[in-house]
Amino acid sequence: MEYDFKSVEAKWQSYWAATGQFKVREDPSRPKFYVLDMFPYPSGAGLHVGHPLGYIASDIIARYKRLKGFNVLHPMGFDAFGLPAEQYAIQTGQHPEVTTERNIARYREQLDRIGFCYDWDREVRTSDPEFYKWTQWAFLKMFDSWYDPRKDKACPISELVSEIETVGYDDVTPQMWAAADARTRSDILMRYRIAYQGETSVNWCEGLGTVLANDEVKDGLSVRGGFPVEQKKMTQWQLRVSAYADRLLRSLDTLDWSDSLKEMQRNWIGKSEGTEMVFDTVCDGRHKPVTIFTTRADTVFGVTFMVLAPESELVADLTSSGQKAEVEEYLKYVARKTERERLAQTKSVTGVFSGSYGINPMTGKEVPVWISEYVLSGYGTGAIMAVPAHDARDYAFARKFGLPIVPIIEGCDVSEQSFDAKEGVMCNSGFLDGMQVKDAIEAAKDYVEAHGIGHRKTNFRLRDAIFSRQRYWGEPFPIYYKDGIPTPLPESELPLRLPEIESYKPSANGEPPLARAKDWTYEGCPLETSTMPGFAGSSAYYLRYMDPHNPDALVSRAADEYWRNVDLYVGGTEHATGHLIYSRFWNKFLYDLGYVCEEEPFRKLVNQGMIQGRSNFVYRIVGTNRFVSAGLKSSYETTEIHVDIRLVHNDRLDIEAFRKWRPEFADAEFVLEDGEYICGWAVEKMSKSMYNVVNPDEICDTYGADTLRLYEMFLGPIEQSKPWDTKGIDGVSRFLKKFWRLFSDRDSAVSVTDEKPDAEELKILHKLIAKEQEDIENFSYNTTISAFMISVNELGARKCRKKEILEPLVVMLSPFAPHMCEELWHLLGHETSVMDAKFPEYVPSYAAEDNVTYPVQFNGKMRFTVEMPRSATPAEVEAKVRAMEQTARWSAGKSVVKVIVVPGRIINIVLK
RNA sequence: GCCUUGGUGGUGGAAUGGUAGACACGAGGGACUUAAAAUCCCUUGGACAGCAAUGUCCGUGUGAGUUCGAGUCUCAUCCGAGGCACCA
Repeated sequence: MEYDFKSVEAKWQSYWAATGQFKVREDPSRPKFYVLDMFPYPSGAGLHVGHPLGYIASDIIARYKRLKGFNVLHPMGFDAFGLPAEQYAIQTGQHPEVTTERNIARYREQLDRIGFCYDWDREVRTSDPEFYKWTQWAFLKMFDSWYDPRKDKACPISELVSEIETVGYDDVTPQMWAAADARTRSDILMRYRIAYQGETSVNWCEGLGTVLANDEVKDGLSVRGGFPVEQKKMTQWQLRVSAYADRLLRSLDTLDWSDSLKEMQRNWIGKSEGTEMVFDTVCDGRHKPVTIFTTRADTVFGVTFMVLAPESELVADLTSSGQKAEVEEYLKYVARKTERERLAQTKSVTGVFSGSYGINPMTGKEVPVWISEYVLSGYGTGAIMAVPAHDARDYAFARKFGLPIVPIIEGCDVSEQSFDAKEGVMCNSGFLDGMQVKDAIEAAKDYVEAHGIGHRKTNFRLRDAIFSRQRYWGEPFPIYYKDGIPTPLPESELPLRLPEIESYKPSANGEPPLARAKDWTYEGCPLETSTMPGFAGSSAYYLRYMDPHNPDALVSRAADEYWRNVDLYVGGTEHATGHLIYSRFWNKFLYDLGYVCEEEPFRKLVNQGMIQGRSNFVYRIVGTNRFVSAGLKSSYETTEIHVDIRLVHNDRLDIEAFRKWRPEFADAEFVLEDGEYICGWAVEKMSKSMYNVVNPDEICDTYGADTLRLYEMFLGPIEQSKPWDTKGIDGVSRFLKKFWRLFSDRDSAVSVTDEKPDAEELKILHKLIAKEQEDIENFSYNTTISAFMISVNELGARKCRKKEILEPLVVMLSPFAPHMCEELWHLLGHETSVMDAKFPEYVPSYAAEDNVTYPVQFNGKMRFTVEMPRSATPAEVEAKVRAMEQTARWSAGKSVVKVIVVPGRIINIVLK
């Protein structure tokens, strides 16, 4: 009987749902395995075939681990707050919640068709008040904590307060504190809180009407929407992620993530160890110390000028009256530029002389102080010492403004470009002369510290995360303003629900949409009107899955101690510097406060590649309605037009369907090749506008969910990006049919025998067990599927119908093709689900080769191997080795004196 | 510019330092069929020799090196992908 995937898939999907097959609960008697997908943002377009790639991979692992006896947590949910729903709301007035609900329902339907074994009872949605209660709760905890550098962890802010009250902390004395009013005290503590409010230069996106985090901006444009972004000073809620920079960096080493991803995070954190040095400056006769940061303290004798960032507070103090007008002109010019323009012009050098002079602390020489946008206010101290001979940026600046260039490394040529390498012998550098650069760096640091000029300092590129968004569709802050002072809501008031408003636009005076809400107050005081950003809800969702319905805690201690952290996390690299940093930060914070027992959230991470679309084109001859086949288009002047890939099969256009596609093509004419119209193609992002989106439902309709699953895995390594191309899908579809036919003949669905398998059949089975076990651990599914294909062909050729061989095959294939295997499992007479079966035990001796591989040594050193039948006698092996032609060739000029065949299966050849 | 990757047939891709190209697609040929679909079988990196079984040589971006042996290790170089980019 032929396999009827439609009825079988529907049957088992409803069976799984009805019997609660996928429900999971804590079970201390079994080892746990937590496998997680990055939950999707439910967009209006629905799923395309690229989305399930990672989901299928993790589903296979989940099912495999379950067969191996693990208690598997494999949940799914939705990252439901986000911009598209809100923008749709602004256009249509439709509440984002309604749109989101609808999109989720659609996603759910599509996911269910593929047969994932998610425990939907554990579903989370970030926009659900019962979920975002815990996002708000974590925020309150962060507001109520500070980072104690001596303990190197977050601690309750009350500890800081009592320290200030008794002995003082930093520059805050007990006397100051005692004298301070509520406002001042609040301001002081804001400098330490993990979640704090502060003025900072932010990425302001006018097009979206909101600020954005660094990872939400790319090339000066917003990642969502592609609107230009500019720098603006604003007071915003922020998370002190920078306090965790060093820990985030250090514990990367403990994670089983890809090197490239770890490297991305390392670069993003950007640790650099250098020196802070104080330069005295003189401006119109007034002295002011200026601290600079450098990683090249050794080059201090080559300093010929200093540069301040235009946004630096020092600019005002260091501008001489004579240069005032010019400096102001320059500051205006810089402020006008958007981030994008600034990026586009990185090669152009701009700047202005401030009129003041700095004094080199080593040489006592005076150097001019300049102002230039190439120095960033947010990094280091916003001021640098410039060494044009040994820094490319300083060099370009010096050349442009005619400043002196003084080399301090022997023999380097700085006539064309700077010499940036950290190598060579120092010169023109006083006490450093004659040293190697590497030694000189240390010597200079020691000198600086010994003479009180400065001290060693480590800087990080990682900035605090801007946490406010001037949007509606996000978590409200549990903060109100009592006498203008930001005050946390009591925990008992959580969740603070998003209020209903009439319009989702910003209010007329530019305030966020929440300012429109009626009674947006707490005890008569106004509530915060910003909402939290997208990454807030996704930062701890993996913890909520462990205990999703707990009303009293984000996660109970018991559930947390059982599930601990995610054993395997599958998702795209696009989250490398966003979600994956924030989550690690968030988790470490909760760890510091003792709410979770693991310091890192995701033990192993696998990045699935993207599936791109494969677009097809037709070529219209300019000014006509004639279309020319791709191979002939060079002889005409043509316009390239995207054509819906559904009208194209193997790059051949279905001309009739094309004519019906759009009215303007109804009477189109064609210039054909060999009677066919061949379309051009290109690999592009999957998108509606390019008519190249493939919907998984379509594949499920024509081939079935099992084929879709198998095919996506067969496409190649999961980590690789590749275009979607259905060319090979018939192959896996055929394989499934063959697999089915192993069990079924013309008349009956299943006919297997109880005959005992022979050695050859056992070998086929056990080789496959070994292969699957090894491959699944390495995420090498495509080769597992190949191995299945070979085994099925071999068994088919032998007409093997033996239950003892075929039944384990069903279990082994079930992670890949769950529907078919469930059906077969039941037809084989089992009452329970195939998911409750045990993965077959591997017996090495069954799989052993008939041939033995002998390592061959020359004079004791391992050289090569010889294969011989297991039954071969030592004499036969020796004869074989002697007879091997290559041996003679390798030992040209030498002769084989003796061949020793050791019983331990090692061959040693003695040469002379 | 810096960091991380990768480069293998017509295509997707296999290969613990040990027979390169598994498996699949596509293509060509054949069987079954009134026919089609489905299914099955054979050929399929290149060149050369042979009636043939088969054999020989060349082949993993390029050039060196280590090794008895390199797609795999080392160095250089070219090209592609991703990330970072005035971070001092």
